[in-house]
Amino acid sequence: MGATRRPTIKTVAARAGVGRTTVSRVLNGSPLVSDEARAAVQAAIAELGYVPNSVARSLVTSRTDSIALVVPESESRLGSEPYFSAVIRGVSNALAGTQIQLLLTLVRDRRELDQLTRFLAARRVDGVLLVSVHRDDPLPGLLEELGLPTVLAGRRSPAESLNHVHSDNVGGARAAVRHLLERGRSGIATIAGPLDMDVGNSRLRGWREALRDAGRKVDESLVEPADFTEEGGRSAMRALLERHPGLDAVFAASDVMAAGALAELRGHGRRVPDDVAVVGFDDSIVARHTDPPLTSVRQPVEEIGRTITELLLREIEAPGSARHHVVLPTSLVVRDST
Amino acid sequence: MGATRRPTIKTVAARAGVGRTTVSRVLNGSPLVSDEARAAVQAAIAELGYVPNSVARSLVTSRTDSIALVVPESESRLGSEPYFSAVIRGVSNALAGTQIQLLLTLVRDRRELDQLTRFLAARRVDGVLLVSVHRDDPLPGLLEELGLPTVLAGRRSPAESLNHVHSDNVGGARAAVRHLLERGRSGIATIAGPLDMDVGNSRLRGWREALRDAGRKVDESLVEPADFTEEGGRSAMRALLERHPGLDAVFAASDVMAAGALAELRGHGRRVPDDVAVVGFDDSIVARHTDPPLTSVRQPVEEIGRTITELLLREIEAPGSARHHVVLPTSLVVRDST
DNA sequence: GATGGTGGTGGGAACGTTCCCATTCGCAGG
DNA sequence: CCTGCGAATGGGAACGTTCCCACCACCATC
Repeated sequence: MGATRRPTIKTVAARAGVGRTTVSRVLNGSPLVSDEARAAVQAAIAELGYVPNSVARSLVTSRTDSIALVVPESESRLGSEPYFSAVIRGVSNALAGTQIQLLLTLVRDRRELDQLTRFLAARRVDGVLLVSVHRDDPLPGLLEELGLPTVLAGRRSPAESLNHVHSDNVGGARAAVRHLLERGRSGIATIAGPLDMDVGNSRLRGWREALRDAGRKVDESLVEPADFTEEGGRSAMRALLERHPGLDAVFAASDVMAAGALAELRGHGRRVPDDVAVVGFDDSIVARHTDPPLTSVRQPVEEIGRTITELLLREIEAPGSARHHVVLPTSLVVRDST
Repeated sequence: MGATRRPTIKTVAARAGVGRTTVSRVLNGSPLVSDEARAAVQAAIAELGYVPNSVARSLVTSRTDSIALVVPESESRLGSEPYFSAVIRGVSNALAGTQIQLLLTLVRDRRELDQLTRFLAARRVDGVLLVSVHRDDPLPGLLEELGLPTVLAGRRSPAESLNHVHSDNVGGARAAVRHLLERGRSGIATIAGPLDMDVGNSRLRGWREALRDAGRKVDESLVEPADFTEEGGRSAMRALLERHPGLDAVFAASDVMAAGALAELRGHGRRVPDDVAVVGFDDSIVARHTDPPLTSVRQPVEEIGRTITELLLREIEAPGSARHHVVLPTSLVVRDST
């Protein structure tokens, strides 16, 4: 009882008593088919349980009907950051109506980068979504060279030449710091993100601008960059406390780093928010469960995922149509840490 | 300056002064090629920047070199549960050495299920990883019917017929409850997972067995199932407190539900762990940041991801080789909630 | 009644591989 | 000197589609 081989378009054509081409036309919804022919073909398809071979189709159309979501990140992050899950959800939502499949590629080291390069050069996807880009990331340049439709979540620098989408990091950070100022805080430090990423720089810039707008002097020794991890947030907090024992507020560029800061503050006997107020960024699940719950800047991560996907689909449909740059709004969610 | 079309195997053959087949042999590492021919081909490949067209290859080999990770889950979960991220990381790790690509498919509703069904029937992947299976999930049966290599993370029931991997849910739950008993607690309730999932049932069974082993009477009104969400954990806790105002311990089948329970307990003025001790399951990032930090059952989620992938690759290589069933160990991480 | 457009149709070629088979060459063995 | 064999090679066919083009029948138009 060997499994009979899958029916092809020829089998269907024979069964329906029409030519190969007519079957193809029915499959692709061409209007140039008589009603009888269409009915016969559809009946044959149903009887045979025919499913088109998309590989064969790809070969001739040179479309793969799939896109890649590339996450060039040391493995530590995908775990700790709800960010990626939310992006994935947004992407998947945007793809739901289409026939397009999502490939997920984690790039952790040089070897995986080379492998991805070959993969992209072979055009095994129609387009690429790139998430969490670093300033000197080789991938965006490569994609530009290959001429593969690409959209970034984030950007290499404010002068980004590729299509990209990001949230209003500067505005969000400003709102956070303004909120701390309104609460009467005067010694406001910041745990910045990695400075080789635009997110890191932009949120830091927001901190600076808010202070400047309020007529405060900007003391650069109140800045301590970290790597978006909890442990990084902890040691940044430690360094800040050493330099400025009298600080009374911290703006952390991510919730996870803020959580690390909270732990460190507790270790030093500082009460939050009484002695030190803390604001995070992301408004992730972590923010709701820290002790005390974190005031945080909400960014619409899922919407970022949806938007980059929509832009990419448009770019695939009409390549080189236009450079798109979308900025999504943030909002401040106030909880008990301020 | 129109982009010159990609070189094919024919171009390479001409350039190297050999036949198509010889190039193919070099590409596939056949030993039946002379050293000179091989060198000439490799030179030509390098000069032309030739990259094999994997779609054409797929057409003839009928292998796609990709597998799908299917997450049949209402969208609320992928976000809140670090579980999925960890699985993905494990899968990606196991795939790192291979040429195999990972497709991520979220199945949220009937329409997406139909779409996936067609996709799988078209054999657009070589195998499928299925995560978070419900008892009456149609997908496992479909996959069995299609004869597509499949491995489950979790199982439909203890009698699962497909290859599957899961952690020792019963043992983990037993350890949690035993720990509560050792702490001198006597009114131990449980917020169970969904009872249409084996994880839910197994963890509940562990709760029952631990009580029985200790010679306690098992009071079924101390059981309240929920849906693995925070809000679900909250209302389950509320129901339990109503029925048993005197309970002094809760075992929740997930950290997220435990976090909901903590919030509800706080609302009722109960102190944790003084009045009520709480244990979670997963040892996710959430457990470390709740107030107080959660005692939790750790399960090796990343390893689950790695293992299901390894099994799947083996199954693809040698179909029907054997039914595999792997159980991975859990361990208890004690923090301040007990 | 020739002309020409138009809706419907089907066969051939092409997409870029791999696999099967036939062919060539050199060399050992009788 | 013929035979046989294995290593190296290349051409044809096949994989299952889509697209181009040719064709036919029909009807409207001049």
